[in-house]
Amino acid sequence: MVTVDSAAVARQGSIRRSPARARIVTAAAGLFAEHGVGGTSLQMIADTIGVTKAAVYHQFKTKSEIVVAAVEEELARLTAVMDAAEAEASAECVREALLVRIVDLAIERRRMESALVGDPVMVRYFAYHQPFRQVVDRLYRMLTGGCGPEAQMRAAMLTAAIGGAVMHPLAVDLGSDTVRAQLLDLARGFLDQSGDRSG
Amino acid sequence: MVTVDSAAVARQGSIRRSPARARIVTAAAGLFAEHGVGGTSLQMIADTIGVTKAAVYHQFKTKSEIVVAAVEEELARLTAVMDAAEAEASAECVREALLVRIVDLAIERRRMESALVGDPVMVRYFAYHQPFRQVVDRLYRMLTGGCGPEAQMRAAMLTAAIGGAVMHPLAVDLGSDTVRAQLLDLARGFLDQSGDRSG
DNA sequence: GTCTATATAACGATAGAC
DNA sequence: GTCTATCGTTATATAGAC
Repeated sequence: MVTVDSAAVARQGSIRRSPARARIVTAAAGLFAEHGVGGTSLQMIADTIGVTKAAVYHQFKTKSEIVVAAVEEELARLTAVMDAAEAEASAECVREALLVRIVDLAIERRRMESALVGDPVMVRYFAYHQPFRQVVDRLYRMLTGGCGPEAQMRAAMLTAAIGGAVMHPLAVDLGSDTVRAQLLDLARGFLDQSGDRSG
Repeated sequence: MVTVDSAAVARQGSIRRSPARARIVTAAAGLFAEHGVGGTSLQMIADTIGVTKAAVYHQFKTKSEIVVAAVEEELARLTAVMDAAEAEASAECVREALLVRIVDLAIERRRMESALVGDPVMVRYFAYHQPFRQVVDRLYRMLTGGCGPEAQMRAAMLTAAIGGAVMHPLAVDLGSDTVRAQLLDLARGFLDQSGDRSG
């Protein structure tokens, strides 16, 4: 049974940073993406970076803490992307810059992205984790410029589409350049749709 | 370590069906969606349906075989939906009927859909499993009417968007009726986009 | 089809030396 | 920061009775 307990979050309040911890989190994120959270053992993480389990446990008291750290890193990546995009002049430029950066992020980690974020354990954690929801809220406002269910769903679909498409069976045979170009093109079109349809 | 070995697929060539097997697969699919494939044990499956592990092993020689059976069921569901939609008269009606049914499927199993299909183990399995790719290929042709990378990516994004949005942090607080309505509306708009943008 | 019982291995986690 | 060694638990999987 795999659950991310909230105690693991609290315990990590002040984010300690060290090369050893970073190595662990990086290795863990890759393994989570390949085998899922539940399918990744501390032994696998330890083997990947060439240490023993005990060395890992010296940095993280529980496996849950490693999951939380991986999520935190994902969060930081998204926040950085938004900060960078926000430097643009107009609202439209902000949106365009953000879109490009998000697509690039997804492409860059093509064999990881959807896998890490798509894991049931992660999905459930993300959905009810306040800090993550704040980041997602900011993201959707920057992307859609609006608010309310329609804008929320538009942003939800767009981010799910970008993250999911890069690992999609229909895309595995396509080169990264093709995927990026199509992703950007179709995403722009999706955002440009006037919201005044009535179905 | 959790992998779906191809031997498990071959071994199951002729799909045996029985109430006992169906009960196991149903319980397993729910648990996979909640805890991931790697986070689900045979003990959990056995407990859910109120039998012992040995009873489960009598029906499936390995855990991998249960995963394959769950995938096969997912495949059958998708195929049924496409068969039903294909009964429509015009190509446009086929697409619309298919869209409605796919959205309904996602809504109906809202707490499961993205979770089951999003699991890293599943994603990797789907991406390289031939029978699944054939189903996905048929799906994308029915949805987009076209072919080539642009149509492929459009279908990939759309199916990822629908499956991913229902469990998205931005959607968890929205009622199923709202989600369904927005999903349908935005999906229609996405498919209606003329493909002749140049970015 | 389901059970009890068991084999063998891996799991998360801890103690204490260096 | 990393090690060896170990504890208790759980995992997958099998044998054989009913």
